[in-house]
Amino acid sequence: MPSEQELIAQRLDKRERLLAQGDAYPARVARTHTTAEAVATYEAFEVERGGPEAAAEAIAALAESSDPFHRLGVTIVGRVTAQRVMGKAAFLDLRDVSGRIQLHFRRDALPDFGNLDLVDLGDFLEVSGTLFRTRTGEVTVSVVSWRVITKAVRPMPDAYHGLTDVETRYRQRYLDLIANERSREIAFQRARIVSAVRRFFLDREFVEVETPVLQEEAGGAAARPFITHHNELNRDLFMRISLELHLKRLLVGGFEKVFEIGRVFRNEGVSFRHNPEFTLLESYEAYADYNDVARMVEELLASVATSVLGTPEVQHGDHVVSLRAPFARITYRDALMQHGGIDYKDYPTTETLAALAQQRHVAFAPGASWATILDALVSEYVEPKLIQPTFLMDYPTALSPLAKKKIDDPDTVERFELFALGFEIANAYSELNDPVDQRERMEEQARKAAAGDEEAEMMDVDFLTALEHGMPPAGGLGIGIDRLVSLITGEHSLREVILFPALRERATTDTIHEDREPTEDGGA
RNA sequence: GGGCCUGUAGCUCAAUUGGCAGAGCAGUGGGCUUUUAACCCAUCGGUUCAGGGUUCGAGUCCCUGCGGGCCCA
Repeated sequence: MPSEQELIAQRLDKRERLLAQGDAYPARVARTHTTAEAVATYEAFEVERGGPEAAAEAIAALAESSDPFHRLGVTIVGRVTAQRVMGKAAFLDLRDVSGRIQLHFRRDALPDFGNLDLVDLGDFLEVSGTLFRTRTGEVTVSVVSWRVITKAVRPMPDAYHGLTDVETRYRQRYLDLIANERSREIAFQRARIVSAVRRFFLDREFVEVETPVLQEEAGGAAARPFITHHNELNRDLFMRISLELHLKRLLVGGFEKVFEIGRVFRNEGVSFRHNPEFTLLESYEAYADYNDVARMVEELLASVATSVLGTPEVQHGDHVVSLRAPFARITYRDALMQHGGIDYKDYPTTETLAALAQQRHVAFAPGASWATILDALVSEYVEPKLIQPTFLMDYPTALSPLAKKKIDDPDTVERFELFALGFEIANAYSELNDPVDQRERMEEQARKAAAGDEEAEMMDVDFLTALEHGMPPAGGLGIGIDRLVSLITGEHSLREVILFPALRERATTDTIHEDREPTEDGGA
């Protein structure tokens, strides 16, 4: 009978029996210690008493007095992750966010010992008791009183084998987090990385802002947007694909250092290296150029990795990636010459470049622009070679409609991308602030869009108006936070560093709708 | 978009050339007062992803679809 439905029915029955005795879902608990604090408390007591044996003797000697263990008394809460029951005694493992502690229940000390029958793996308990160390050396709570504070009615994944089914790990991430230590680590590391990035910018007196997700034009990057609809305005809006154009408006408005960490949305493929929504950091600093930005990025990555990992070196399979400054720098053109033997200036037209790509068997979409084909060549020959962090400097103007041209070479812009492990990590420019040049380049993008290029950038007239009011020279930066987390944690797949990655639709997980109980409508 | 792999109990995994769908954990009942992957005895549990086909007989072979993974673009 223990099909999944039967396992659930058994637990629902236990829930009812607990509710008949009181509450199985109290709103308040009285935690005094996390599990880690409780263990530390006992270890400190041992040090104070001169060792584990002396501590145990002290406890034994005091056992008859009225309030023997006030210093060792704890109330802890957490989830039951293991049960070892032996008739008249039981050991349970309780886990909270700080760690794990063992509980010892004794029938002769607990009138409600029998209620342990109603406890399953996955339930949450509140227990009060005193700390001691078992014969086998584990700090343990000798339970004086306890209660269920949440009854779980579905079975947990296997406590020992964990949860390995990748699909379940992604679709029901909470189970992955319960079962797999590594998944918890990654999630917390990600949080530390984002905090460290934010602190880095705040320490440098950047101002953090929030700009619109819903936009009339989705600009600032070459990507297909999601389209949504505003009913009241009766018009379609775009989900943002970058943060760039609004942050630059703030430079026009007088901000000098500004940044945003925000979700952007790109209507593209779903894979281990692409998620349709991802977290982007962008920063803009007036009176800085892309060389200043490059130096800042070196400091940023080294300091974030060091604060999270304790070292700027990250193990990735066979590679050790060193995020110690300075990073290698090579120009885009030199890199393609060095790794592909191609000087793109020898192929100035779409036709000649397309012929070359075909001859080299480098695929590109039919009707692709010169810039797109060039990018395909760089993706093929250069990017996979860039394992250690490397700045690829000075991009072709045609690829970079928002970057400032080099003064002595209008075909090239002051732009770099940072690569590591063959991944693009960062993208930065000396920002284009000449409104006439910017308008011409946007018009060029508009022509490509009209010709069918779905990734051409949209014309943003309001942004151009802002630029015409004057934007100071500035260095701008974009960093894909998910890829940065992937780089620093050593995880290859973005799906490991995104808690809830996008997946194809699947039949929804059924919830419990038994007519065994009338539903009670809770007001919000 | 292409290639390869994959889907079996709540979880982790078996199942010989096509021959009665199994084990461990979890659950249930019993025993056990310092265990820790607790242990011992007993026991329950299956739309083998879905649909079709071949066959006396399909988890296994074939086709289609769905989900997932890896590699390539």
